[in-house]
Amino acid sequence: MARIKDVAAQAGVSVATVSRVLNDNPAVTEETRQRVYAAMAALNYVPNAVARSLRTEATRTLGLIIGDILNPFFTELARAVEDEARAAGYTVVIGNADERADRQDHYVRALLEQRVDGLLVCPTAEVTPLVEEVVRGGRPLVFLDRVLPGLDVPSVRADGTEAIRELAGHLRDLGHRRVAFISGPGTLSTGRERTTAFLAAADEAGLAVPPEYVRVGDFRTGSGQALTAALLDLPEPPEVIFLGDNLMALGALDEIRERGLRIPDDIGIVSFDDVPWFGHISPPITAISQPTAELGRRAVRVLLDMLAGRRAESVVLPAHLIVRSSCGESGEGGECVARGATGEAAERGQAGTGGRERRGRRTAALAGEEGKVTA
Amino acid sequence: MARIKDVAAQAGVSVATVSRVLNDNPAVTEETRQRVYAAMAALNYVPNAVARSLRTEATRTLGLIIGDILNPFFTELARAVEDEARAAGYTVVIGNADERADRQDHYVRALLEQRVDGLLVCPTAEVTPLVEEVVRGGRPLVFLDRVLPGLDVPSVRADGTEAIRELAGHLRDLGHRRVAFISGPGTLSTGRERTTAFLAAADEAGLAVPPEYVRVGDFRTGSGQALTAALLDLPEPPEVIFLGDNLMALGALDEIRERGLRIPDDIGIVSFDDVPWFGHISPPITAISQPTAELGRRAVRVLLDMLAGRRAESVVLPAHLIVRSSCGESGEGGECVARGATGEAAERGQAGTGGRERRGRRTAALAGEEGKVTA
DNA sequence: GTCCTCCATGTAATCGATTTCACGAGGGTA
DNA sequence: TACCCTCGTGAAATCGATTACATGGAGGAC
Repeated sequence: MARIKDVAAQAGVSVATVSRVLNDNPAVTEETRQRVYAAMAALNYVPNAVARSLRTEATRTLGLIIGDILNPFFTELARAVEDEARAAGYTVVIGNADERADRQDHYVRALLEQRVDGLLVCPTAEVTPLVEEVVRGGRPLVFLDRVLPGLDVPSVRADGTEAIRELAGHLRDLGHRRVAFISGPGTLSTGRERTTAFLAAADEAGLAVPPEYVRVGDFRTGSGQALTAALLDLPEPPEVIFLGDNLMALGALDEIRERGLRIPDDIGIVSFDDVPWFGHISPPITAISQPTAELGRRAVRVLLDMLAGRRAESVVLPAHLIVRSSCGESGEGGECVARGATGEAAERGQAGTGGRERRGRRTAALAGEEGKVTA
Repeated sequence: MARIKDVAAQAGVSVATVSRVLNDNPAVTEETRQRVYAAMAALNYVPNAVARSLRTEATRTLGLIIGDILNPFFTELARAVEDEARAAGYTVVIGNADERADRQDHYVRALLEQRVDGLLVCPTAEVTPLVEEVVRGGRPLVFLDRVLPGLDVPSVRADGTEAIRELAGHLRDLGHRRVAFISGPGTLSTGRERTTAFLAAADEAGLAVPPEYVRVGDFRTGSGQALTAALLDLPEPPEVIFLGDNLMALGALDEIRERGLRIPDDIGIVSFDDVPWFGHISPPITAISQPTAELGRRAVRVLLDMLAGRRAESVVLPAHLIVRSSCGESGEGGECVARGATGEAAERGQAGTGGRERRGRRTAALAGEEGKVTA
């Protein structure tokens, strides 16, 4: 493979001049520049980023560690991160932690060895020694989606509190009184928050939530199915089950289908986390949608701020209730689509889902102040 | 950040010795080794992979360029590639071409600059000059899922011919006579192959396929919906629509739901590409499943073969028909599950889908000879 | 004509590892 | 005692770029 030295020889200049051409240094005459370009083309020269990085101490690469690459939420997040980073001239290396602390650490270490310029991490439950060391070492780091307690690290995440409150009101307005919640692990910040928010919202809306209506899952399909089964087997089963994430909702659908129950007539379903196909099936699933792509983009910007030595501020964006038909909503009518085709669905590059989605009042109103900044 | 020189000073040895410890060179006494380890721990030393790569001319990194990161097929592929590569001590850098030739080239170039040891590419339609140059330059390259004509590059892909033939027989046995196909772009090898296979299989099964029953989509949701609409509007609409990939199936579901039609009573649906949720909705969608994870693993092994200087052979794996209930199949009974819980579904880390899936006879028989090797 | 300035270009040090070769201590053999 | 091997370790070259500093020629001011 041709090196800068070969290009220099071919063009009859020094390596310094070739380097200047590579870096768009204006102190090169147009004529020399052209000669160098010609030499590069003739030799199929591809600059060696490894050598450049060694010298410049910068790789123009960001590391992203996600929870589970098979979860569509993280996929969408990764895509947005990649888009935003590429626009800024950065490459992204993705690590899939598979929700395991040891895998997470494996990637943190590998990415540090590769000398990525900064790290975006969706942390697993634990504060591992390696992560602590990264923080202590002052390396640019941003938490995404989830946060770890006790560490002074900027974070970018969604807050579902308001959307969950709205959901509780929505269910009450539909006449439901018995609503159950299958939450995520208490070890994840997202799991804890959603549970707290649900209990408060249910209380406020006057919904009864006996202890047996709150179950703890693990954000995976199997627990969604098993816990749904347990709820359906109760002497007084709930009218609606609220699943703490999209994978557990998958499991719930499975259990409901296997029992031959109909949605929403026999049992209502809501999912935290909206995924593309929720709007395409029959009936479409009512869900709380996180501004996933925006989270990814914001996280990159926060990290780039840190890299530029600017002050990095944590970001919290509101989640939104997307009303569809899985809780007994009437098919049509009602106040329609606040941001319709320009909203999340369009962001995902899909055709609209037929205009039947409604965003509730509260969140629609909030849309204007999306992205309030916190300390 | 501590360098090898600092570790050497701290341990009272030379940099050469530290390097030997890093590389598990046996010519170091146990006592020295321990001193070096202690020094590394004291300084929080993280070896600099950039410097190492410059010297060794190897990055232990593979590049993977996928068609569309929002398509679950590619997500699963990426995951499998990553798993297999990590097991072999390699890191994977993923590039999302978004089905655009310019994006593909952007990543090919970026990955070459990063000096990845090898490339796995799911090529877009065109043979770009850059790709040609990579081939001519003899850099390790493997095509995955799709192939480009006229280039002598090993490939790893699935062949749906047999599964499509089986599907045609299955539909005929269910009493269907009018089956339509929405294919992928003729510019992609996967699009062409599926169309050819469908026409041959329909003919063999005695299904009538008038020209207006074959439509050309673009592997995206919108075209699936629009072309489904066109088929449903025909004077004599088909009884079953076979979608060429999972995203177009999403669009078809959308159109069917909007029209208030029922599956399978009003219209039957089959999808090429099985995705996790097809088995979890009502009714579960009959689909042709590719051995996605195995494709990814095989591709890595072929690439590693090339890196090791071994002869690299292309691999073709058969796709399988997964019979569910979206074409009017009777709910239960029939010969059941050939590989059930140990098959693809389990591979994806999901709970089984209730044991209602059936694999047809032909593919079940083929399972034994999966992975025949071609030149 | 001399001197100074400016500017395009070249020379060489540098980044942090790996690796070749040399060296010296210790032990075995003659 | 002299010689040779073995073995652990160190000194220094090297990978391919960037960049501070040096250089030399053209052109303007006096």
